[in-house]
Amino acid sequence: MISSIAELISDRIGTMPAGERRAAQTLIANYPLIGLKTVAEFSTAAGVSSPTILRFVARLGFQNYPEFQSALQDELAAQLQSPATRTLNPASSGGAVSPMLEATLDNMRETFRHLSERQLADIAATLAHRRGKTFLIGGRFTDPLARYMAAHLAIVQPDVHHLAGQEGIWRDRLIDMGKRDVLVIFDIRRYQDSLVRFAETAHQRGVHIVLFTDQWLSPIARFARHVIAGRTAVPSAWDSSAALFVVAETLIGAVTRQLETDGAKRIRELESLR
Amino acid sequence: MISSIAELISDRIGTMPAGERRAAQTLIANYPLIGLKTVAEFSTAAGVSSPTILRFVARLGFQNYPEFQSALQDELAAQLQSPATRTLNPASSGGAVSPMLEATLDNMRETFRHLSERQLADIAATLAHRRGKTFLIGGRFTDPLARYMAAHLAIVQPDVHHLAGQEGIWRDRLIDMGKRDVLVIFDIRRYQDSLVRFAETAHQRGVHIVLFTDQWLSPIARFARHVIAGRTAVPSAWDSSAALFVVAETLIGAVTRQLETDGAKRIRELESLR
DNA sequence: CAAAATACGTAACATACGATACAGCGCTCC
DNA sequence: GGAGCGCTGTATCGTATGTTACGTATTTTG
Repeated sequence: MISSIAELISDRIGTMPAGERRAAQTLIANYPLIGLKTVAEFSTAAGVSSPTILRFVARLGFQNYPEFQSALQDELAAQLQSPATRTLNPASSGGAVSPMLEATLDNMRETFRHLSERQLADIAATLAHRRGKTFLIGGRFTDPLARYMAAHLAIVQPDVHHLAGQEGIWRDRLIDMGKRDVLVIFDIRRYQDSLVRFAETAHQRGVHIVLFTDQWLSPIARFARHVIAGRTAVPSAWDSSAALFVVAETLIGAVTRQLETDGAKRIRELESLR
Repeated sequence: MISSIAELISDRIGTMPAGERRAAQTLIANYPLIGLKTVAEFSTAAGVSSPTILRFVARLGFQNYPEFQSALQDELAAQLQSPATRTLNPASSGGAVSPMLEATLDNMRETFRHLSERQLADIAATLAHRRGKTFLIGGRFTDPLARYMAAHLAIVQPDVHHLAGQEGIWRDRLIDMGKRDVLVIFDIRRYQDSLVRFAETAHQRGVHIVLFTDQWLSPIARFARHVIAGRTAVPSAWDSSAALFVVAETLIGAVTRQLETDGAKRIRELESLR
């Protein structure tokens, strides 16, 4: 049963030629407003010609463009009148996707439920402290999160370093770390010995450790000043780092806000350098 | 301060003559969809003539009818993009954290709403196809997502490569890519020219491109066989990649499931190697 | 009550929009 | 390698749409 036009499109998008598929993709991406504009606007937005748009709507089964627009409008009208239908897409329930999504959303809510405003503010303040350097490192699967965070933090403040490469390389960087510095570690199961040893040494040197881990807590929690425990369970063969990712983004935003005055200047400078 | 057109109308409805007032009332009653239809339809719905409708929109301060319609569409677009503002939850507001979380959760729901089960299955099948090689690459901030995905995919199947380092390095890898290969690209605003050029060349070589981008669609969408448009808007100085991250995790899970038999053997082998 | 001003609709107009014919191009399949 | 097919863009056409001018109706004001 096909109820919405969006479903109709995603149902047939596979059988469409390249140009019409572009049309379909842009419509889905800006659903449904692009479809309410003129053919010319739609076509330029999709990067194709007007006839391709018309062929696209014809393939969907509409006699002409106005009829297609009317259908979109009717759908919109129904949505606007009953907001409940928006939140739940009946077609997508039942499949293998929504359990994954639902679990992820639950993980995030749970993660943030155990995370107070104050904790986050403290960590953000720690990260925004410009006295010392900031180092970030992660495990096998979480190192990309460290990179992601480092890429953003490095823009709003100086002395942000992501520790990459072989173990020997970042172990040597310990010599640069001291009491005023912050080390952000991502470590979820299965916890990596190398990271634990690294954290221990850093801790002995007085480094301020911020740990992102799962709800079972990496052994590094012993040495950490701040611990963020994210939920990771999802119906998949893998654990999910999504909740930690969102916490990281939240902190990035908070740090940026705290460094607003200096950060803005820095961002402008960087822009001009590009 | 007048923000929405509806407010503008209710502000001036008192000073309007009878005919225009009827126009105003019917617009409010079916807000805003009647305003997106033609002048003729609007006029018959309101029981007045077309010129009255035009005088009505002129009184609201618009130069012409299309301009009025554009304003309505922009307003609608803003509403549809951030459902949070519509179903504003007063209990959860207050701190700086929950708006961020709420927006992120909304982004994910919206992203998946525009993503059909079938599309994801198609993409998963593409990624699980073991005939060719899989390459992953990302932009300035999204490259960690590419790494994350690569780290997982590389475990369940061979020939998975993350393209890192300087532009020249991965440009040279193009020589290894052909029709049976898949290139996964992450590119959100501001889109990187180097990636676009890279994608174009890969496309010319017949490489199957899977694009992760934002709702405004990277220009790479032109060359992509599959496009995933994630919502990125959050109350922060940065765009959020969290929705794309979750889609990536979902795909990782789906691919792993598809390769279950072979993948499981592979995973055991890898375990024994550690 | 009269006269003026405002409001409204009918009808003609011009523009811009959607539709279509056609040619070029790439792709696939002999 | 060649023939056929399908896809896509350019250019043209007809028309539906928004716009405007003008005459009539209605209200307002002295």
